[in-house]
Amino acid sequence: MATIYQVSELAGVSLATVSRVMNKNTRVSDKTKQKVLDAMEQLGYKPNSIAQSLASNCTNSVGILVSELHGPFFAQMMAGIESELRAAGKHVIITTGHSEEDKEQEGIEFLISRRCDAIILHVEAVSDDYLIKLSKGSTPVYLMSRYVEQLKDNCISLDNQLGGYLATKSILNQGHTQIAYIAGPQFKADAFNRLEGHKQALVEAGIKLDPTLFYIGDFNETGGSKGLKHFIDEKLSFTALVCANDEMASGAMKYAREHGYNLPNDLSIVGFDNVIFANYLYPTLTTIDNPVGKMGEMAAKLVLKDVYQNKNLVINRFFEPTLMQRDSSAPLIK
Amino acid sequence: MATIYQVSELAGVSLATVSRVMNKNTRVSDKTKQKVLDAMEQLGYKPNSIAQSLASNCTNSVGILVSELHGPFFAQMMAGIESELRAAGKHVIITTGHSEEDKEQEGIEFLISRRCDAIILHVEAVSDDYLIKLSKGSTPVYLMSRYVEQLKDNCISLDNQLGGYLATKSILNQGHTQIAYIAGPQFKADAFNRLEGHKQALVEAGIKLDPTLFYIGDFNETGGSKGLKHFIDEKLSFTALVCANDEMASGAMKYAREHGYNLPNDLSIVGFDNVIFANYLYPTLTTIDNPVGKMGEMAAKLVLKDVYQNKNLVINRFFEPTLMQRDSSAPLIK
DNA sequence: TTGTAGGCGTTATCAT
DNA sequence: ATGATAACGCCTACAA
Repeated sequence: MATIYQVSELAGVSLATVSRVMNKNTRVSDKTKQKVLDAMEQLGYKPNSIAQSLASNCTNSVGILVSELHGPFFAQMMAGIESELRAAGKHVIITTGHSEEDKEQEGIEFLISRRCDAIILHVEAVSDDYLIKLSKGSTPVYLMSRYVEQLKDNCISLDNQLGGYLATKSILNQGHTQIAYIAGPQFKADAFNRLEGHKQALVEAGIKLDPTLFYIGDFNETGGSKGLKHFIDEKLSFTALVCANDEMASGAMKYAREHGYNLPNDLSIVGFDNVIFANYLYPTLTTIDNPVGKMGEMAAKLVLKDVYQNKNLVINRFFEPTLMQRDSSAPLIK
Repeated sequence: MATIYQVSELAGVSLATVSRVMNKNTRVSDKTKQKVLDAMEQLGYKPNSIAQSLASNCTNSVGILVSELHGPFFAQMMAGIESELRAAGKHVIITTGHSEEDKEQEGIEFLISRRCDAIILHVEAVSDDYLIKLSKGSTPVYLMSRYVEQLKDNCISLDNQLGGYLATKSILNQGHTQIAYIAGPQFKADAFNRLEGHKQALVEAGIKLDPTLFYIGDFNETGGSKGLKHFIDEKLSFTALVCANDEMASGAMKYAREHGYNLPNDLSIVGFDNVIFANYLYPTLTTIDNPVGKMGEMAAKLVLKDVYQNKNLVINRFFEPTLMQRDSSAPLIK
């Protein structure tokens, strides 16, 4: 691998001059510039980004921590972040936290030790205090789908309460009044706020939240099937089921069908997130669109603006979910 | 950020000694070792991995190029690679190629310029010759789901032909003889070999490949729906449909259902890959399990063994797919 | 076992 | 506009 020094020799200029033509900021005479360019070409010179990083104290890399690499939700998010960053010549270092506190912390330290210029986190287990302390360090921290008041300028978040509200509201609008709800783990802010929205819609409609028609799932498919099983086993009466995410909705749909339910006539089901497979389900799943891809792009833009001085980028830190009415929910048949 | 120099000062030893306690290979007396450890602790010292990389000419990072970040197929693969590598203290730099030749090449150069210790590629558009030339460079290259004879030691691949064979064979075993096939883009080796397997099964059963019951799709959902539409519009007679991947199978299932087909009685459908949502479809999709996650882990192990001298790892470069018989295919009803 | 010193390939600050 | 030269933080012969 050719070095900058060899280029300078072949071009008959100093090493500093070569560096200058690479970092286009300072002026170099056209003649010498051409000599340098030719020399680079001839040697097939590629700058060593590691050395550049060490000297400039800038790695051009941003760390990303997600809960899981598989899973449609994170995939969309990463795709958004990567494409935006890549276009700006930055690269991403991706690691996982598995929604466990120690693994999340370990992942974060890992990214920091790698000297990322910034880190974008989708963390669930770690505490607000930890994040606040973390953000006082020298590596800028950005949060996806998590809102921490003291860090609000660095948060890209979704109005989960609005989403929860829209989901239940859509069911209420279809005439349902006996509505079961399968929530996500309540330590996750997303899950908590979605439930808040559910409650809000019920209150607004003058309906009491029936504590028996409430189940806390695990955000996985099994959570949905177990939840529905629970409601059925208890012989409860309900015509609609709202789930705090699509995976659980899918599990519930499957369980319902296996137990002779005709969907959506016997039971209306609504999910949340609009992950890719929501549209593959049968019937296609009515859900709340969570624009994670767009949010990922925005997080990347925010980093580009804050950390890489890309001034004229317009930032929107707050996204609103929308209802995707499909076939898994339908007006109540009396 | 504390440097190794500050640690050495506080510990009252030389800088080299500090370096030694970090790189546990050379012996240091317990007493001085403890002094150093204490000093590190006190200063909250974290080695600068960039400087380490420059000095040691090892970045502890491996580059990964996939076609897409979203998409269940790649997600599984990356999850496998990342978990294995992460456990060994290496990290992954991920980028995308979008199945386009220039983007794939650009991605590869990008990873190399980052001085990755190795790169793991899932490329589709780039030529074998390019890969062969690439592998002569200083960065070790590993290929996922692509077999290039000259690079065979660095390939982790699936027996796609066997998979294609198993898919069609399963349908034949169920008594079907009029079998439509929706292939993937034939420039992709996976797609080509799956088709070969299909042909092989037909030949073995003494059935001629009916060229009218053949359609080339795009590996996306629309490819499946378009393919089935084509067969139906042409008023062709067939009782089973084999698709070269699950996305297309899903599209075909959807189209079939929308057009009054009762699945699987009116039409048996088989996919390929066993991506996550295959089990979410209705009816659940009979498909060929493609162990991408395991293959990702294996690719990581191969890198660990070759590049990072992790001697005692057992490598298996060749994976065999298996049939996942589910509900979308059933014995032919006469 | 420990210390000294040169080198890794750049960037950046001085001069000139 | 260009050229020396000192960082950047660490590794690693080579010496002691």
